[in-house]
Amino acid sequence: MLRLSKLTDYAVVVLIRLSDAERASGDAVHTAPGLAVATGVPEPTVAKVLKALAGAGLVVSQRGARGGYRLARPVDEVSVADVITAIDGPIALTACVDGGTGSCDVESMCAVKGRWDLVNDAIHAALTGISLTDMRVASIPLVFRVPASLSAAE
Amino acid sequence: MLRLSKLTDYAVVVLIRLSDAERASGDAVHTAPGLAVATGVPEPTVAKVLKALAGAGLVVSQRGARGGYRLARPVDEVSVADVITAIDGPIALTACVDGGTGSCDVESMCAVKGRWDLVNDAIHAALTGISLTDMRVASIPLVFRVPASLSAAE
DNA sequence: TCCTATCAGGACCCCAATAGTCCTGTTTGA
DNA sequence: TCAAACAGGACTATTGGGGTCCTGATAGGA
Repeated sequence: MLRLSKLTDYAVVVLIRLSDAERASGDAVHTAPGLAVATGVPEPTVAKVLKALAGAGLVVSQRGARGGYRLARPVDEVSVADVITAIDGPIALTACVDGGTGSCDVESMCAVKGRWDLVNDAIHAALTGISLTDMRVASIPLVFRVPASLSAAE
Repeated sequence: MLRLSKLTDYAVVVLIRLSDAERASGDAVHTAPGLAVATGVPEPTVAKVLKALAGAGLVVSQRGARGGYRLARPVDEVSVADVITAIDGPIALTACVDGGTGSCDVESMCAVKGRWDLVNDAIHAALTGISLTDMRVASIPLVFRVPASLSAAE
């Protein structure tokens, strides 16, 4: 279904939560267990997400006691495309787009060879244009957010 | 990786091939095995793809001896979004967007609840704007993409 | 009218990628 | 020196997709 991995979803949640926590507490560093509790996502999973985000440079890690994670840059400067790339790797809808030419065994008679990049570029542009700030539902308090009624769209 | 299923890729190939075949032969009905040979995609897989396309109304099936499939409407009126919807179901990046509200167990504290639809709409718009005609590589000679000997086998 | 070849439709199974967990090592502050 | 917290890896279970097979239906021919 053109699925996005759940890890990416979690990553967005964690990043926004991290942003809110920094503003609320003034404390720049927050731990993985703390974020896990705040978001409701299992702690090992949060740790895994944060590791990936740290590797991509979206967050900065501080090791040792009193360590934790902090945002590398404001959330409004982070696009959805950045998060997806950090968690899932480069955005590529089909193996044809990113992979080598040898990966597709029907390549020689593939009528659309080289054209998925058109679709790919369109999606990439769409995702780059949306920042994490856009993803945040600003009017509602973070914790215990009201579910249901919001999902009716489309 | 924001992966598109291979079936969708095959579907685009098959649809374009079907369009070419109809114009070339004048015969409106083409069989699944014939299209499989023409595209290089395994026959059962082509059959599966065609079934899904028929269910979505993109192609029309003709059962019985001398049966087969034909396009329900010209390929330039079919968007990539149509094909993806036919094969993979409704375009929904996350379970939050399409599914029921009960599917997400951290729903109550999900900071981005109801906002993936924004991303979803952007992608849907991008995909709707691309037709199968756009996906076709016009510059490559037909004979190279569709070997004459294979085409005659239908 | 019946038989048979042919093709669509549906069911099924296997594999691979992903999600999630756990363990050990390293680092740093108290 | 101890404890807290991240880093990195391996490991396992599960979901979904890819592919195959079988059954039912249809049309043409005898």
